[in-house]
Amino acid sequence: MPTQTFFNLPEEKRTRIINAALKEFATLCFDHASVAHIIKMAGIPRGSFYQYFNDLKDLYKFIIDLTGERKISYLKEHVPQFEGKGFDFFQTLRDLCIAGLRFAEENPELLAIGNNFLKEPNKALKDEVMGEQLLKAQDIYTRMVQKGIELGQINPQIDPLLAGHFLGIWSASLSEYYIFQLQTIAANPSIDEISLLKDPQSLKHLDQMLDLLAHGLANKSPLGGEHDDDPARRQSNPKNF
Amino acid sequence: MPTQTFFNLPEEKRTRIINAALKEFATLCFDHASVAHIIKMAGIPRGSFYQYFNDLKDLYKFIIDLTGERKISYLKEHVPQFEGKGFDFFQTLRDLCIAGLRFAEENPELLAIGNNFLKEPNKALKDEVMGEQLLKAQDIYTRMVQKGIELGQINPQIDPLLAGHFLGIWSASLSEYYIFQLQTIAANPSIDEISLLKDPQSLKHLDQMLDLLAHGLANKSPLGGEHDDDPARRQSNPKNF
Amino acid sequence: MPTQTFFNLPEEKRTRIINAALKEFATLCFDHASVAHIIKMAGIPRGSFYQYFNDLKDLYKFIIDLTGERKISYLKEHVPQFEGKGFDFFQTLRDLCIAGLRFAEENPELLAIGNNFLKEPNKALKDEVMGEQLLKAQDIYTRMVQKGIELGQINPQIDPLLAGHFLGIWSASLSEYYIFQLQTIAANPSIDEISLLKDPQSLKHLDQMLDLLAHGLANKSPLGGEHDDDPARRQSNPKNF
Amino acid sequence: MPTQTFFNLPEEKRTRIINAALKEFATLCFDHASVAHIIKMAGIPRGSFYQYFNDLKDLYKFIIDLTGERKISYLKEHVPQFEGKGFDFFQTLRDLCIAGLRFAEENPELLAIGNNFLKEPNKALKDEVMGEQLLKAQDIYTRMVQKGIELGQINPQIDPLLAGHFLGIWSASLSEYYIFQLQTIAANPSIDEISLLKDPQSLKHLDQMLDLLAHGLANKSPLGGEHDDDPARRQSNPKNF
DNA sequence: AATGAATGAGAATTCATTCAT
DNA sequence: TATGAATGAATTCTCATTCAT
Repeated sequence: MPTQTFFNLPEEKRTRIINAALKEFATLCFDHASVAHIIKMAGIPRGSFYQYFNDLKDLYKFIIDLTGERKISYLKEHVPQFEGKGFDFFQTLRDLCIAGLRFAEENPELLAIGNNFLKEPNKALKDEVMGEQLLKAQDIYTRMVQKGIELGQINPQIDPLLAGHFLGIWSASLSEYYIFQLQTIAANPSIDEISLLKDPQSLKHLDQMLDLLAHGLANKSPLGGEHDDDPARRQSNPKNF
Repeated sequence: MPTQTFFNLPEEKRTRIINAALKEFATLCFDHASVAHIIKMAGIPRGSFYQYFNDLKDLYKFIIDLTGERKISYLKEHVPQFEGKGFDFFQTLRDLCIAGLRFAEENPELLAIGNNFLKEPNKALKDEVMGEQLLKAQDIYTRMVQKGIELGQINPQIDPLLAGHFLGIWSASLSEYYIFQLQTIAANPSIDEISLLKDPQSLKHLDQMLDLLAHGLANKSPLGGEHDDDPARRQSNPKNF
Repeated sequence: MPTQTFFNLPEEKRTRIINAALKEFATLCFDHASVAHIIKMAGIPRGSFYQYFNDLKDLYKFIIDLTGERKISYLKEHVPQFEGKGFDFFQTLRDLCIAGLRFAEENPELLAIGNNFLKEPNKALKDEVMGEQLLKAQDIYTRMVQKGIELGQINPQIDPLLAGHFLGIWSASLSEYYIFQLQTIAANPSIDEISLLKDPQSLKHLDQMLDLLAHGLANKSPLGGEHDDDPARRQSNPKNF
Repeated sequence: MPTQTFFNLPEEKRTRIINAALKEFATLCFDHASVAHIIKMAGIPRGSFYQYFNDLKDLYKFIIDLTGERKISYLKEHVPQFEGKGFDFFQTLRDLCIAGLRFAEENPELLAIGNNFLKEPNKALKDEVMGEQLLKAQDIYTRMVQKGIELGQINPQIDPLLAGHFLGIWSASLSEYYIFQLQTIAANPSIDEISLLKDPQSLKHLDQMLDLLAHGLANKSPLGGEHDDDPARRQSNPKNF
């Protein structure tokens, strides 16, 4: 945690430091972030940095927490049925995705930071930072699936844990797609400030992904003849091993 | 590319260097790999390194290519219908996963390298290295989906590009899950040399993931009343926008 | 010297600062002691420190003086014949040693501080601090020797100054031995609170050292044939020069 | 240990580095020595230092070993009876002292380094460095005392370990006394290059110290009435406890 | 071609002391 | 007088790359 000194700072200065850190961690992963950059951007002396934070990791943890909190509170605000009644699994998921997308558009740096964090190769660091975050995305998905099953919206044969895992992958894939789009837009000066949310293509992509999630890849049309994917039967084919 | 000098080296020495590099990049991501480590492991003088490679990136690209080639040729060898006739999408995908898993078990270093590469945060580097790989996993998946649609095995409504993208991440995540299992096993001395392939639990997990992929999450039972997830209708709820 | 501000401080606060300083200098030598530690332990703000003391050296000198004074007054209290009549050199020395030992046991921090000071490598600092101590141990020894000679207890041939020097070394050796014992005890949790004073081994060691001091190393038994150590004669051996 | 690279260096450069280090460690204790100083004195780049030594401690250990070796070999050369026959305890001790003194005069830096090392407050460091030195001064003294007892030159009642410990401190103190003299001379430009060894006053001081060591302080003359210092009897006086 | 020493910019971190409130 | 934030010089150590032999 930052020191009390940091929290005693005048708002303007504290904001300057936080913004510098956000920029740094959005651009570079933890191991490439540098104190030198940050103090330069924030316009504070070297010594001050260490009066505010034990080290770079201290600041990093603070920033990751901040990022998580901001996203959670954004989602809670924009997806009210998230924890309430009248829950509809796919509608909620769609709302979550759209809110997430909007959040990403409004806070591209936070998105980038979250993404860098997910890719963080240093497991120890990741765990240390994660350990202090109470709620992980996957857990939320698992709980959503359970609720969906209870309400008869999700196939009750499905293991909620497994489905939570699957959903985690699914949404990571989604956000990677949007990051890519955003970067393409950002890199292209001719497109200026076009919101992905106003782009029907984006929503179409989202709905296709939702459809994929709901009904799978397999063709149900009787004409094609649905594939038999009973796992037990598959194992009977030994020629591949 | 490595210099001609490198390829002129006696096989034994070249292998020593390659193995050292494999070990280094399996352990550390590109930015943490160090020339110092590699030359020490390979037992070659510092100057020689720069006579074989322009710099570390040069070697990295070479190693990534090598890794990709080895995996591709492994898959081609072990999943014959991959490019042949009698194609069955889900069977092929399952075979690919299992072959990938076996490859990972047999070449844990190559797996780790591939995984580190996927997580590489330096986009410029990633693109540069990627650019030189002719065939990306995602492209293969896209083509598989196209074939599946042609043969009536995959829902023709689905955009092959979108599905290919999703499958790429889905399978990477799957292999990450197995790496984690492998590491857990490796860390536990009481379990010795048990192959994941012989563990029915592992295959069950794989088959469940394939099932989700094929049929989705939604409950089809008429009792529960299938959720109406027509995308067009969803958009009718304006309160979130 | 500390500022008047310091002496005006409420007793409780002044004590807190002194105790923090005692702890710091008992643990670390002057060059490793840090203002940061001390203000943290004492719970005073950084700025206050510099309002009480010019710098760390100022505090250090104060603490060293304090240490010396406390020891002197302890000895005066517990070794009454120290300055009085009925003086017996060896008995007094023994009493001094035992009182010193007891003082050390009762004030391990002061002992450690004194010891750190003796080892202080910065000569300039040492002299500066020493210069302000009125009475050095060696002077006391010299005066004791003079008295011993007057009373026929010490060999009158001996130069009191030289003997004082010798006694200084002798007692340093003794105290080093006891510090070592104390540290051994402190490091060994199974021995708890056993006083060195109650350990007959310790007293035996002291008495052997006193014997060494009184009679020297040389063997007086006629059988061994006492060594001729007349200095004048030694110089006649030129081969070493 | 320094790296092979260091030993491969041209003699001239290696000597420059060693001399710079000798100067540094003679002037400052380990914790105040600085790589910056040393590389400046030696005229080598920062990076080179770390190609020769792991860190400052590595160099320090090397220098301490060097110092010890040089002194030991000097003493072996100049005090032949040190390990040979015809051993005479006090004569040998005197020769050792004089040789040590001469060594100190010829190598004031080595003397200062040894002295700084003896005062080193960091016990862990001291042990680590010491651990690699085979023969400690104190052990030598203990063995000398044992020999002296065997040959009837030393009072057999004396515990050799105790006496060895005492002799270690005694001789260190002696050399410290002479360092002080040397420094006084060095600081006084009017006295130029007068060897302490040619100063009869110095030898007189040494011989007096040896005399005290051999015969103790006590007055043996029957007139004075020798003090009764039987330890058992001393304890009968309870008033001090 | 092989070798391995030379280089110096750049990273993090510490700390005594000053100064504005 | 009390306070605690500001400061920046000084420290160690790393490492990719070059260059002379």
